[in-house]
Amino acid sequence: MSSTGAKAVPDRRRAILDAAVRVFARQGFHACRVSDIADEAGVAYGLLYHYFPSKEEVLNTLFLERWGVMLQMIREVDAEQIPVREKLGAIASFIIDSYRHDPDMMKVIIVEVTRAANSFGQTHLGQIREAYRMIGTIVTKAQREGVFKPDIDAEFAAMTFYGAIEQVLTGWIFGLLPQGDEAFERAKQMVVETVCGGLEVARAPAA
Amino acid sequence: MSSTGAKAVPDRRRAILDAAVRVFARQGFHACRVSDIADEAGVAYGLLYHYFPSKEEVLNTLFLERWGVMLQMIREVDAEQIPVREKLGAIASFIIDSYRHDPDMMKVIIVEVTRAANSFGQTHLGQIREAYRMIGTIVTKAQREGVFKPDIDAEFAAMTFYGAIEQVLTGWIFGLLPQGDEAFERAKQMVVETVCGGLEVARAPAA
Amino acid sequence: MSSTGAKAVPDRRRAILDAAVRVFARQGFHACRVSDIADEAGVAYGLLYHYFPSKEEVLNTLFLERWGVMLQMIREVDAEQIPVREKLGAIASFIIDSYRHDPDMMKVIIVEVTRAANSFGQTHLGQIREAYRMIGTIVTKAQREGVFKPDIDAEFAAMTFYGAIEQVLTGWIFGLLPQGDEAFERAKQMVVETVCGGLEVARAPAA
Amino acid sequence: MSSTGAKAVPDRRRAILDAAVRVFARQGFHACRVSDIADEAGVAYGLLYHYFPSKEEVLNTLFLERWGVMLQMIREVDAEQIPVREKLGAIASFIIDSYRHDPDMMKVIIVEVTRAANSFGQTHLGQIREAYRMIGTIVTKAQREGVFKPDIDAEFAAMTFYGAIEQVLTGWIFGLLPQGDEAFERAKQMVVETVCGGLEVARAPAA
DNA sequence: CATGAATGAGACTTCATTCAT
DNA sequence: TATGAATGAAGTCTCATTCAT
Repeated sequence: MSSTGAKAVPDRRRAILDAAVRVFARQGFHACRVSDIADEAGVAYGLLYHYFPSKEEVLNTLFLERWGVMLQMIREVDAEQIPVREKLGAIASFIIDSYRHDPDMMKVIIVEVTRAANSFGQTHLGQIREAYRMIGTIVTKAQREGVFKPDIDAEFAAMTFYGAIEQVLTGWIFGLLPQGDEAFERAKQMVVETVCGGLEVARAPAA
Repeated sequence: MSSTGAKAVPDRRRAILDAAVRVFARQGFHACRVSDIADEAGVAYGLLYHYFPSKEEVLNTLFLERWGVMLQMIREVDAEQIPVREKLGAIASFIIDSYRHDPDMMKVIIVEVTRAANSFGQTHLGQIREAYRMIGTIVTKAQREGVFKPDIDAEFAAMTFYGAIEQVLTGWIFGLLPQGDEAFERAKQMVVETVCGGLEVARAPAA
Repeated sequence: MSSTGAKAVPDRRRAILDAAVRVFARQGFHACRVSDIADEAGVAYGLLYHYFPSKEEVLNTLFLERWGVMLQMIREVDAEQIPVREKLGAIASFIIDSYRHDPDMMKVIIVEVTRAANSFGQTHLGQIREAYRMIGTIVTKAQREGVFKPDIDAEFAAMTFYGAIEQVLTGWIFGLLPQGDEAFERAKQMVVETVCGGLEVARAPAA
Repeated sequence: MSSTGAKAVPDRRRAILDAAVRVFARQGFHACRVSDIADEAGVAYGLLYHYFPSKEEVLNTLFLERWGVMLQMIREVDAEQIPVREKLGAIASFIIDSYRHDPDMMKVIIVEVTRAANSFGQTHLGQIREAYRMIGTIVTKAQREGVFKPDIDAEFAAMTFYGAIEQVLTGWIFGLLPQGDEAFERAKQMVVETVCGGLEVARAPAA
């Protein structure tokens, strides 16, 4: 019966999006052909144009879909009444878990969008900026509470924090850093510890 | 007279490389045409093929030229007998000054190479890895000396440090962070302070 | 009730034909899509293929439907016992009234068929030629009767007459000539007066 | 020596234009491929894009080149101090001789431009209108001089005259009217005689 | 009847690269 | 050296038509 809730008809649009993630991750947006995506999805390439106006829009759709979830997550984290370490930890965890769950998707988002200053990065600059802005807000609050040093610009700290995470993901993407469940968990802790506590051993505060 | 030592003949090869930097920075490697580079250099596009076997090789040349200087710089810094903060500070200064001196070149290197996991990033993975490795060595030494915490993986710390810098440059490239001489100097200090000292206010070490 | 004689069910085939006229007129046969016609008709585009084997056949149907009426009209006019001026006047009136009543249809017939020498004009050459032939017959009769000059080829005169009318319609289609009830009536008179009486003021016949 | 005046290098741009005329005439603009034109010209299809930005621009170039000559001719004819019959005769002669000399070119201009209300006809409406306008001016002058009847709108008469000629050309293009040197000469006379003197035998003017 | 998802032939256009001059 | 005409592989996108539902 169709009332079971399971879709009787295959969702080709979803299949195309999922295939696009794999193909973009493997070959890159520019190096792949529309027919590569279609082949990966097991459909005729014309069908892609039934659901999307262009190859670009496939990537835009993927990005917005995923980035929206992250923005929502940051928004919720920011609203919680928890220490700043936990907030930044939650963000790092979300991003790293996103990579663990779907490394191809994160690779595509980072490589093809957030770091592509001349193409999709420009297209989605507003969305990207929003993430930085919200992290900056978290830092600012921590500075007001006296938990974070006031002499480091909040927006700068936000870029540093987010940049550190993205670079770790880049390390995994390039195969330069070890991966695995343990590595992912350690990474969550280390990135927060580094940015919050610093690499240096704790010293007595200036008297 | 040409005997003054100055080159009387224009260095077309150099002109092409310099033009390529500007064009790659403005349009991106994929979006620009060989003729765009030639136009910018004021030469016929066929001439590019006298000096380089392909468009790709122009970018490869630019990257290797510049990246080699940075590797040499890190190598020298690492060899010096100075505190780790100064070493990392010297690296951060070099990169940021490189951006100050030639933002187009740094944009090209970052956007088209070090973050392009599916194209030139793969081509130059060895060179890129070498930079991370050397920074990791600096961290490892600091850990052996008891200056840096031993419980954060050195290679991880290296990625974090370099990632923070690159993200700040990305912020400038995207126009998300303020630029200017003062901003550049502050950035040098802040990135080192953040990664070494942490964002948190200093606390007394665990007794 | 459906027993009233009026069709209770909508005539989809007719709706598609009527929509096609509007769409062909607006966008041209080549520039429009089958789905444009379907949208205009308010049906799914697949339905078009229930009633017509192809997009081309929709235009063929429209043309033959309308052109057949015109041929029949010319045939009847020719059979009447009236002066040649009245015959040509009746033909001009019919064509101009056709335009007045349904300018889109006439635009499609003229632009897409009677003047499309490389596509539908070839397909329907026989039908088109038949119209010229019948007009030519009318001219020939008038020449035999001594009303029309014998030294102008009848088939040539037929082309001239029909061409003049079609050009006037083209003027309306292009927006180059004023339209309106008065303009249409004047056009009927002027085209007949021009072709029959000439543009020159009447002179005494050569003695 | 290259000083003989003969071009040593083949003019590929011209070859492409000439080939395009033949291909457009044979297959129609829409039905032909860019590669058909290139094949006809004996060049690689990429070369077409070296000289023209698009297939459309090839047709635009052909039209403007030829139509400009015609406008210039009409302009000169209009300026002469000769009877209106001679003026219209000169115009008819020019157009018919153009067809005799290069029937493909005239076919393209008529079929693809001056009668293509939904495509190139719109693009070049201004140019087309200019021709009608100048002919209309000639008619107006003849009316002022008392040679042409004042009760037929000049712009209307212009459309009729030009339409008659174009229809005769269309007859040749469709193969509906006989061609040949004699036919062309007769056509020149007949079209002027028809439009100026009318098809009817001359009668005494109304007393 | 009616729908619109699915197909894929086909066309335009781009542009890196070659090479005759 | 220097030029830019010439080449053609390659890729995106369109859209008429089919057909399962």
